[in-house]
This record gives sequence, C-alpha cells and structure tokens, in this order.
Amino acid sequence: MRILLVEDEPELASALKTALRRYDMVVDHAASLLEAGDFAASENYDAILLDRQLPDGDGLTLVPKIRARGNATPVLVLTARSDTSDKVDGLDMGADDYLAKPFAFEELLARLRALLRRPANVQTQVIRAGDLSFDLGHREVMVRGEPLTLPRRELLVLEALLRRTGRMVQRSSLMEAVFGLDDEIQSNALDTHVSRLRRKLAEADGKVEINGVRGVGYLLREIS
Amino acid sequence: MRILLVEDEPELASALKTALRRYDMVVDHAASLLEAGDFAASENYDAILLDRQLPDGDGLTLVPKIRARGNATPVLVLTARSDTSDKVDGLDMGADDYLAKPFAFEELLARLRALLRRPANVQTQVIRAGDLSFDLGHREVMVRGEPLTLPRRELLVLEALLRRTGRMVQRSSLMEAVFGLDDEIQSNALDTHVSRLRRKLAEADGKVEINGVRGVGYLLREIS
DNA sequence: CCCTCAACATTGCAGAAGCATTGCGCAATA
DNA sequence: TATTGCGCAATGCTTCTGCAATGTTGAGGG
Repeated sequence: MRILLVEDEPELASALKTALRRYDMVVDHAASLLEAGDFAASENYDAILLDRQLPDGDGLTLVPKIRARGNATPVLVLTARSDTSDKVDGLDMGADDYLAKPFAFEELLARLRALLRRPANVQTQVIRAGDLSFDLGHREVMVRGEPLTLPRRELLVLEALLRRTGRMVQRSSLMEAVFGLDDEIQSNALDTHVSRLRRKLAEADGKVEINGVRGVGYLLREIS
Repeated sequence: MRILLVEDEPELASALKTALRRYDMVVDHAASLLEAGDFAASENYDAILLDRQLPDGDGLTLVPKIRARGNATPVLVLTARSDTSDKVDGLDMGADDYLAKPFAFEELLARLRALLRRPANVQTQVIRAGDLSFDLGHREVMVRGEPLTLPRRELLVLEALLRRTGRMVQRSSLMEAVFGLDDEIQSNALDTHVSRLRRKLAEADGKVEINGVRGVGYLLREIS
C-alpha cells in the first residue's frame, strides 16, 4: 500500500512515516502543497493523508485539483481545527474522511484502513474473442480462466488483430504495431511471430484463427 | 473489559482503579515497568493505560517490548509533559494514543473507549491462495496454521501479487507497490526480492508459485 | 490445365536481452 | 553491538527473436 503523506511539520511527519511503515505501508512525504501536487500527479497512491495547514496554502485546495485530473485516490484530511464547519468543507471539496488533531494513531489507522478497503482495482479495457480475453491494461491474456503467457512481440500481434477482430489488418499497419519505428526489420520476422502465435492459439483456444490474405495482411476470426 | 493500569503514584492509581471499576472494567495494577512487563506477558488485556514516569524507567519502553512479542493491545500513554515531542515519541514507539496530565477523567474514558472500539471495527481482510493466508490488517502470513514471517519488502511483493492471484501484475506496478520515491532503485532489487520470496514459498507452502513473464511482470498462481 | 513465380508458412539456429540466483557490504533495527 | 534486511553487482541460465533456409500455397499466364 502506497501512501502520500502531506504534512509540513517535520517531527510529526517523520513519526507518522515510521508508524505507518510499521504497518508495511510505503510512504512518500510532501512538505508543501506544491510538492504534493507534483507527487500526486506523477505517482499512483492508494491513499493521501493531507494536512490542511501548509506553508503555501490550505491543503484542502489540493483535492479539487487532483479530482479534476480524474484522480480518485481516497483522501483523509488532518486538521487542527475541529469544528464541524471544517468537516463540511472537507467533504464538499471531495475529501473522503476527516480527522481532527490531536488524534490517536489507532484511529488514523482505522480510518485509513477503511479507505483502503474499498477496491482500488482499476478496471482496464478487456477485449474478447472466442474463449480468450485480452486485458489491455495488464497485458494479460486469459483462455477460459487460465492465463496464457505470451512473449512481448506475439502479444503485440495479438493485440493489433484483436482490436479489429473479423476485419482486415494491413500488413504495414501490423508492422508498425509490433515493431515501432526503432526496429529496422528486414526479414519475415512478422510472419514468424504470426506463425508462432497461431500454434499457441490453436493449442490453447481453438475457437479463433488467424487468416492470412495474400498481398494485404491478416485478420483474426472466430470459428463457428 | 480488562485493563492493565501502569502507574507508580499510589493515590492516582487507586483513584483510577476505582473510577474505571465503576464502568465495569476489570483493572490490574502494575506499579513498575518490570511488573507491567510480567502482567502484559501473562494476561490478555483489552487495553493498557501506561504512565511514562516509572521508578525503573520510561514507561514507553514497554511498548516495543510487547509489540515484539506480537501483542497488539492498544496502549494509551499518560504523561506529565505535554509538548508535542512526547506525542511523536509515542508514535515512534508504537503507542496508540496519548493523554497529558492532568486530565479530566471524562477524557480518559472517551479515549479509552475509542481504543476499545477497535476490535469491532477491524474486520481484517484475509486473502488466501494455496495453503497460505495473508491477513492484510495484522500483516500476518500463515501457512497451514504456522506463521511465516517475511521481511517488509518481500511481504509487500507477496501482498501485491496476492491481491491479483492468478492474474498478471505488471513490473512497474509491482515497483510502485514495493518502493517509494525515496528509494532510488537502480538495480534488480525487485528480482532479488521475488527470488527470495519464491524460495520461502516453495519451502513453506509448495502450492503456490510465482511465474515471471518476460517483458511484462509476474503472476502468482496456485498449482494443482 | 499446368507451370511459374511470388507471397506466405514453418522450423532450426545463434545472438541478445531479460530474468534468476547468490554473495557481499552497508545500513537500519533491536 | 549483534542481527537482520536490503540494495547492488556478477554470474549463469532461460527465453525471446530476428534471420535465413526450406516447404507450401495460390494466382495468373502460357
């Protein structure tokens, strides 16, 4: 579990960091709004612990900013003030929970766990054909629930074909998808990969096949 | 509710004891660090009320000692000093909450209740695969009833893989789960941890294995 | 109708890239 | 300070992958 801790007071920050580490959390520490914004933008966190009082402004203003970028990371706000209007502010701005200082670490941990419990499993796009499914985000192919591990190049061939299941994919377009611009391929490497992929698909699935069309390219087809 | 009260000052101790009794709490009283250690080791308490100033040392030193034995009993620290560094110390040592003397008994009771509320709250999530189970909340791995203790980094690897048992976890995503920003990793450290974890899993369980997929990442699967 | 040639298919191979494992020294931890 | 964890680098190994050699297919022309 990866946590972004935004807290300017060095001692508290370091204490929290060690305490969280004891629960096997990976903690990045930002001491200012600016820093926090950068971190949140460039890394993926499972939760953000956010102090309101920061040298360069109210921590709460960070929340709408990252939400606007489509970042749904749960945010737990820490604040010294404890009146209820604060709490309302926080929730209005898109924070997920709120904790008044001074707090018991036990409580912080409990609330943090509650936030982390909700599945952070990002849904990624999955393409299906025959009995196989390709999870584009996780680069994973499954056949009837069993993982089918393929080498990188074959994976790329399969992806390009699957994206246009049942339709032609031009040879040139496949080349580009499989070998970027970097690789200068001057052989039948593509044919090779297609061939190897064919064999594996036949063994594992049997419900899809790759047809070659002379002079044009390839297409992947479900067999009925 | 069973409470261990660690307090050397006789008057305060006895007053607290009586007061807590009124709320149906069973209170054991230890007047020194030594005594407290014995009590904590031999009995199961729902919470520990711990004074820092004890005749034979700083009460706080008790906390890491009992934690090392795997005892997670919530600890509420009482102290005469009220500056924040105290609180920070407490966090570092693994205490759960902190109360400055003099305090209102009402507040003590409120904080104590907050700590005691925990067991109900913590419905810790357990992931299973093969013969092993991972208690996410208690950071505990068990194999056929036997605890398996793993170093932090290996535990993080295992957790990340276990959260997606049977499915692919990209290398980059594993890196994020295991290393923070501070750790500038420029070696095969991840591979190292995976390797060590593999060996331990093979020895202890034998029913799960970690497959590496070149160019993509790793996946943990149960073997039948 | 068959021959020819070009395009595609398949397979073995060798170089390379990526991964696995292990020992070591430093650092954090107890 | 004794111990454990950790990152790092060296080493060996597996797998990938581009290539070429050889086999196969199919379309068009004779």
